Amino acid sequence: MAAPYSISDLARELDITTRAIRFYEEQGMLSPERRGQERIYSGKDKVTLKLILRGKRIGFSLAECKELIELYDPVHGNRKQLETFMHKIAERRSQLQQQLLDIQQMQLELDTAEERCLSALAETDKKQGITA
Amino acid sequence: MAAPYSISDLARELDITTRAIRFYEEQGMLSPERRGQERIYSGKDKVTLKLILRGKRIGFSLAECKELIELYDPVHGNRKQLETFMHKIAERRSQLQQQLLDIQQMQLELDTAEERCLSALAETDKKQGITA
DNA sequence: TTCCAGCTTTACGTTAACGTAAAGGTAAAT
DNA sequence: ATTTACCTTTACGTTAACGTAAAGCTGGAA
Repeated sequence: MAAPYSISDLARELDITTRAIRFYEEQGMLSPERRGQERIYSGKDKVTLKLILRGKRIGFSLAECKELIELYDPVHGNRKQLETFMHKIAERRSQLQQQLLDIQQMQLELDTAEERCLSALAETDKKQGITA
Repeated sequence: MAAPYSISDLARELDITTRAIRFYEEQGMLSPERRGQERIYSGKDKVTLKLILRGKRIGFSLAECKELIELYDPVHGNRKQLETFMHKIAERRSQLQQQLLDIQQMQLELDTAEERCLSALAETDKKQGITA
């Protein structure tokens, strides 16, 4: 279940490009084994990639994703880092809350805009005849 | 209440730079009056700016914000555009939902990571003596 | 008059996160 | 032997949304 993967295996499975995967390695977030020149990825590497992708979905930069990954490494898990990151997560949460409010507000306005628009179109159809 | 504003009035009030405001104008999202060379902004311009900022908060690009603004202009309000944009909003909503799930998951994991970390630190303190 | 604050235009610089060639090595299949 | 399918490195290109200087007009205060 932790079978080795080629770079394109992972690219396919996680729906990203091989370029992206190599880029994450350049950024020091991955260091896969090598067989000659080829990169060989382990199950752990795959987990790391998933962490990166989830971090991105949440809106973290790659640099922040890197910090996040280091939190999973016991060697780097010190109090300051944990506190710092918990703080970042809290920020994201409140930002998400604001986004939800914004979207709800926008939907209200779009609903009324839709009404105005549709009734105006209906008026137009009436005057010009539906066949036009 | 729709008193005219200078560019730095608006910049101060909305907490953005004058450069940003001019940039939005370059992108065709604003066209303030002029008194000689100076830009004079109306209350409507201010509303437009607020729409831009809200769109950005939600995660729309400036191009999308522009479409959004045009929806408020009756001239451009046709069915296709409305449908298209309602679709984009729906996409954002589901993306937000995913982000919420991601954040919740991440918090669970961070909670356990925090526990591991804190107990490890406690162990270290015990062995080395608190004064070290 | 000189100075200053605030406005203007023009235009090159910046950052993140890859995209996209270019040029070539390797191994299995035909 | 040559094609095909992956893999590699190196390195310049791209996009969005402004930042940041440079150089200059303009109206009122000292």
